Amino acid sequence: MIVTTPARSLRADAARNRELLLAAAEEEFVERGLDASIADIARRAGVAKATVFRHFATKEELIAAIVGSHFSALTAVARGLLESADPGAALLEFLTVAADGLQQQDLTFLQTASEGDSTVIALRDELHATVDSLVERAREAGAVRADITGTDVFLLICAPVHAAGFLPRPAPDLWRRYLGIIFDGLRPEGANPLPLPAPSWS
Amino acid sequence: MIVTTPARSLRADAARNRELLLAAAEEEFVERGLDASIADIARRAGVAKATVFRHFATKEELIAAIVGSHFSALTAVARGLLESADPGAALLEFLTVAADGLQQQDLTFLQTASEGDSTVIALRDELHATVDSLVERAREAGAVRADITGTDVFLLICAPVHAAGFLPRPAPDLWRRYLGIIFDGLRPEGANPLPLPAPSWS
DNA sequence: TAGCAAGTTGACCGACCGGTCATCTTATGC
DNA sequence: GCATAAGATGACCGGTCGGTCAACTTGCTA
Repeated sequence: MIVTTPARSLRADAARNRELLLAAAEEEFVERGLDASIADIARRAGVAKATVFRHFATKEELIAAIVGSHFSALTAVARGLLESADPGAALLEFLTVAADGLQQQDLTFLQTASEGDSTVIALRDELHATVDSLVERAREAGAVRADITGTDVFLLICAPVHAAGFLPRPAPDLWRRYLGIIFDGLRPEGANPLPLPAPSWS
Repeated sequence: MIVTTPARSLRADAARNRELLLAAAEEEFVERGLDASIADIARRAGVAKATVFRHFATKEELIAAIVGSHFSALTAVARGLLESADPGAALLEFLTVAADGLQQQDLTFLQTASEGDSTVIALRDELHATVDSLVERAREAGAVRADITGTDVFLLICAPVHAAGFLPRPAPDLWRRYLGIIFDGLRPEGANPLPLPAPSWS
């Protein structure tokens, strides 16, 4: 799932441990948020703590690696959708994929990681620019209001996930409902609103 | 600003320190999030660390006191708006006040505090019920879609603030823009959309 | 104004954190 | 199969955290 370009031909065990570490860190950060400890991540990956620091000099660097891979994956999705024949549907599709990927993710995670690390900032800006194009096409097609910008959409991506996450035990697809509501808010008047999924929380 | 019912006639200095502590804690949590330390809070209030623990047995208890006061303040606002002649405008007004109060607030703050402490849960449920009534009136007045529930609105309150907070240096009223977008998503088709504030971020 | 309970304080505790280092292990090129 | 450099490891460090405690100070009351 996590695709990273290895800096320079790693030894076989090192390469394996690096992947193990990234996977374990991802899970641990999802479960515990930004406060997940390096020791726990190492334990989950089945390696010693010092091994983590051999691969990632600081905790921030580890976080940046994960966040960066998320950003570039989303950029790839957005790029693909730029070819779509229906720009409005393409935008909705992108929002759905993005929100789905963000699910359960501690969002302050992405936030703090986006500041400071220049590589991550570059990847984020690349994603931002691609979303801009996606929104522009949707706007030209009349699928969103004229005054909606790419930044608006970029910022609103996580809103539905966050809203749904506020419930102690939210239905697993509640975020789709809120994504629908927000997407409707982006549409020009007169356009057909989405049929919302039923409110299925308990 | 913070109104709490003192358990039993505190000594004058103790009562003063308690208020100083609550104010300092509020500021510190806003600035540093959930990770703000008791020592920093004590320093800000001008008292020793041990004094904090005399007033609040644990950090969680201090957090619960703050969050609880926020919830009850919002409930009071919502109750007042139940008397309003225009249910749709009343709902929008409530959302605006709630989002404004949430601004700069670390939202995981409210989230984690809402779990575990029974007093806070009770206050939250009370707010939830009041918002339910507010939404029901708006729905009957045709100001929101028929399928929108109080829970929907309750959960979506923080979405605009969160979205705006994602930017490194957001314009101070960017959240109003996103509140407008989301509110539009709640409205039945045919109703007039809000004129959105201009996207004034830099 | 004297006595005392209520309140305050700084020193202290154990746990845990991110990060380091000297030493041991192992994959790999010859 | 061996030399060696890349990698792994556990013990360890300084710092910070939430929380405790015995000793001290202060507001209240009779």
